[in-house]
This record gives sequence, C-alpha cells and structure tokens, in this order.
Amino acid sequence: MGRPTKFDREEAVETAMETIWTNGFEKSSVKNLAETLGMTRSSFYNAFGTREDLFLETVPLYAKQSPDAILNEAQSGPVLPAVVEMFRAICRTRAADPEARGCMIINTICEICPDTDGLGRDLQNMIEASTTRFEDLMTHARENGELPPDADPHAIALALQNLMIGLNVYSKVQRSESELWLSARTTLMGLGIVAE
Amino acid sequence: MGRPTKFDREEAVETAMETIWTNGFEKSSVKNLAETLGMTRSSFYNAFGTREDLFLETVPLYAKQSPDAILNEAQSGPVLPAVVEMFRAICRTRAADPEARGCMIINTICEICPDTDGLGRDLQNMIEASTTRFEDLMTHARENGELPPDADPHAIALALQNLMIGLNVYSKVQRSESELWLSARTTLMGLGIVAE
DNA sequence: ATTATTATGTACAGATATGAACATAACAGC
DNA sequence: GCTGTTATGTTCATATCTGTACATAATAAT
Repeated sequence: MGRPTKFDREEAVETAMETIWTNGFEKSSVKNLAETLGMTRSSFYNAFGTREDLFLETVPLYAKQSPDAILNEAQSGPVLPAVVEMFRAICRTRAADPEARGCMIINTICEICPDTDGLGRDLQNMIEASTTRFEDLMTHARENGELPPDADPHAIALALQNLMIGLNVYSKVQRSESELWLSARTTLMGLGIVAE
Repeated sequence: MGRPTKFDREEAVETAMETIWTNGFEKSSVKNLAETLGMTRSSFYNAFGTREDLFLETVPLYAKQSPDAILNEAQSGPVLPAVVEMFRAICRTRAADPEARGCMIINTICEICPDTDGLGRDLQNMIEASTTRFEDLMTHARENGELPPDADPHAIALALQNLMIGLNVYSKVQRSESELWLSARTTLMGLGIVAE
C-alpha cells in the first residue's frame, strides 16, 4: 500500500550514524544528511521526522558495536575481568580510530547539553543507565568476593562512569593507546578493579 | 593615529568568552559574536581577525578564572592538598553553574577535535601542558614524601588528567556536586592523592 | 480501472552564514 | 588645512539551512 521506499532503512540509519559520529550532531544538518542518504529533504522529513528522531534511531545501532556492549552480556562468574576488558577495549578502539571520533553519545552530550528537555534528557538518561549498570556490577562483585565487603558500589560506579567519559574525550587528543591505557589502568588499580 | 576604537577590547574579549563558553564555539558565528559585541562583522574582522584568533585571545582570560588556576601558584610545602582542593573546586564550580557549561576548553576540544592543524593543535597542546604540570607536581610530591618512592608520576598524571576531563564533561549531565565529588574523591583515594 | 496511501520531487519564503570590496568617518601629526 | 592611518559602515555575491506546501509518482486493495 502506497509508493515503496527507494532506500533500505537499516542501511540509511547506519549511514546516518556514521555521518553524525564523524561530523558531529550539529554539523549534520538535515540537508547534509539527506544528501548523504541520497534523498531529498522532503523524503527525509517524511521518513524520519526530525533530526533528533533519526539520531535516537541510530543509538541502538551504535550501542551494539560500542566497547561497553560486552557488559550487557549476563555475567556468570567473575565480573571484574569483563570490566577491565571493556576499558581496555575503549582504549584500543578509540586509539585505533584514525579519525579520532571518540564516542558518538558522549560527543553529542558535549555538544547539546545542558538541555533538560528533548534529546538532552534522553542522553542524560543513557548515562544514568550506564552508571546504574556499573553499580549493579560492583554490587555483584562484592557479593562474589571480588571486592572487599566494605567496598562502596555506588562510589566505585561513579568513578568508573567518570573514567569512561574521560577516556572517550581524552582519546581525541591523546592518540597513544598505551598512554590511554596507562591512564585507565592506574585509575582501575586504585579502585581495586585490576590487581597488578 | 587613526580612528579610535569604539569598544573596550578587554571587555569585548570577556564578552566573547562568555558567549563561546555558553553557546559553544561553532554556534558562535562571526555574525552572532559581532552582534553581541555591538559591532559590524566588518569591524569584527578588522579588530580580531578570524573567529579562531578571537577564541585564542579569550583563552588566557578563561585560564585565569579556571578552577585549575591554583595549581599555577608556586607550591611551597605539600602539593597534594592543592591538587585535592582543585578537584573539589571543579566539582563545586561546575555543579554551581546553573547553565552547566562545563569547561570552555574541553567543550571546544569535543567540538572541533580531531583537527591536527590550527585551533585543534593549540587545544591539544593545552592538554599536554596540563598533563606535564600534573606530572611535575607528582614528581615533587614524591620527593616531598607525600607519595611513596615507588609511585609513578607519569602514570598518576595521566590518571589525573583523565579525571579532570571526565569531571568537566560529566558535570553536564550529573548536576549533583556531592555525586561529582564522590566520583572524584573515590578516584583520588585510589591514586593515593587523598588519604581518608 | 479507480481509489487510497505513501514516497518522492519541486518550489517557496525566509533566516543565517561567509568573506571581500569599497566608501566613509574620526582621529594624530605635520 | 592637508595627509596618512585606522575603525567603522555598507553593499555585493554566494552559500547553507530550515520548514512547509503542493504536485507528482508508484504501489496495494477494491
């Protein structure tokens, strides 16, 4: 029913993600995006609604390939090695990116926050969810005996969240993987997440 | 000699700083800035050159009131308390800003980096200088006996630099001073910068 | 084939941006 | 008063961007 779309939506969302990731949200104008996607602005508005709508549609796709995705897999057994591996992956991935794009989500936060309503609110919620995930993992680790009984999961989670944000931004100017990892590892050692 | 300027340059630079800090570098167009400064674009170009030139002119002014300015004062005696006080000041200042603007320098890095030449290069150098300052302070602290002899000033400096970047960005979505400080304090305790 | 539905293309009207060219204004010094 | 110098104002030529409005094209269902 109705005229069929000339483009593949999934493909378009992925292209949009790459464009926004590379050029930033604000620089990715509707005109720019529509041209990149090979359609008129008219079709863009019709297919995706606002630019913010499309951005939100790219988020799950981005999340799938984000270094922190491994933390979403159900952990059986020790959790700290997975956390360490994630931070290692952040350092590796960000340093390996020749375009030094950092993290699309955190870049967008830098660009548009503060913004209590709309997209800014959504981004804020994503960070909150990430922090909660860290806290759950730390609580689990304490129950596991991976962390001492007097460890504070909430405090550690906040520190990890900050470390994660920092690395993704720092990687834009600090292009050495080993220096990034030294920064992360030193912090993680202090937090008792990595042993030696 | 020549027609006198109608505006006070220092005042104009400060206004420009506030504008860029609040709205971001990219959103501060020459038109926008010129209007805010009460002059035509023509006068703007004549007085300041490019937008990047003006930005660089605002940097020393920004640096003067930045929370990390206290680290530039020559330290006689213990250095770690000054470092702790600086991180406390970052949390306090960023949380107290009703506009949640974060740090002007780091915001601009997020916006325009990667960018190996031009303004991006300058910003990269600023971060490098900051890291070196941390490393000097940590070396000093080790000689002072404030840090153990086996402490690694370089590694700690990288961790502190990352913490600093993280806090300034995190503060845009985490608006609670106490949560920010808990994040920072937990990291600092792990690094042996703050005792209890 | 007609109809309803949806995608797409074109056009409008206005806002914003850039940088340069050129004229004009206001001063200092001779 | 004239001249050189610099700040400022005006205008030009373009380009980008936004959102909407309306026409057209291509399908599915009847």
